Amino acid sequence: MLIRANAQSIGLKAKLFRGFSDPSRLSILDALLAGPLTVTEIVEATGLSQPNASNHLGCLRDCGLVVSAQQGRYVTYHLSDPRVALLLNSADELLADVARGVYQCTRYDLVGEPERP
Amino acid sequence: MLIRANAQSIGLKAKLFRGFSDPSRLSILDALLAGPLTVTEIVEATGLSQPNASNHLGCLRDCGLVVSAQQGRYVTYHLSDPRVALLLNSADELLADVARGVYQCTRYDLVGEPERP
DNA sequence: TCATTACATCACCACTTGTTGATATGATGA
DNA sequence: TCATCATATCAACAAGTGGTGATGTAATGA
Repeated sequence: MLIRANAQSIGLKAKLFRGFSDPSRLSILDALLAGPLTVTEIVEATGLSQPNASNHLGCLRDCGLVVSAQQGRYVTYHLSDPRVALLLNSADELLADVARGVYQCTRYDLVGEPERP
Repeated sequence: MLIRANAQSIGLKAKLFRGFSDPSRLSILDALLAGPLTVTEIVEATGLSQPNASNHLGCLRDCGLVVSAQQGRYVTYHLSDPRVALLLNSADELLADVARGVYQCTRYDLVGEPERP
């Protein structure tokens, strides 16, 4: 790829957005909007399996979106920066206008879908 | 999954962010920040192959992030909403602070990487 | 009509990624 | 020390996803 602009910056940004691009991770971030939670609380809040939640938390932590802190045998996670919440809100606002388009985005959801007229 | 909050909303948001989560698509959006471009111009600007660019453009269009307009035998694409650019800027600002963390996010990039001390 | 240009689609491959179940690690308390 | 709880890691699998080359389609102009 011969990407025009700053390739490193673009790669970083893609990686950042990838942290937001999975429903399980978004549900974790959503749960953390209210405040810090332990892994068990996150598992209960999201319905994810414990290893799965732990895996996604590791990803979010590695990407700098959340921060972990060990307290006894508990590990609590919280958002690393208020702008993580702001970015989620910005997405909500954008969605308010393009929701119809995104809702119709069947590119990766349906197979054999008939062509649009 | 027993996702706590509005599952549909979370799914939509994940789909929206997925549009931003690939370097090729980000480079296309980055090129479109300056204004509308034809597919050929996008191919030249990004270095992507023509079918690949067309595929990503189709994804971006289906997701409502860009809009296409046919003009003769050319098809020009432009950002669907100024907030797409704003969201990209918000990500840049967030990256300014968490860049170090994202830079170290080797979870999906390296295999057999030794553990951090 | 025919060649050419611009773009989209298809078939296929390789790699990435999310999920699960099993298991390891590590802290706490009896 | 031993049992238990909280969390992380591992192996393995299935599905999603990006990439390429070949081909189709539609518009333009000679």
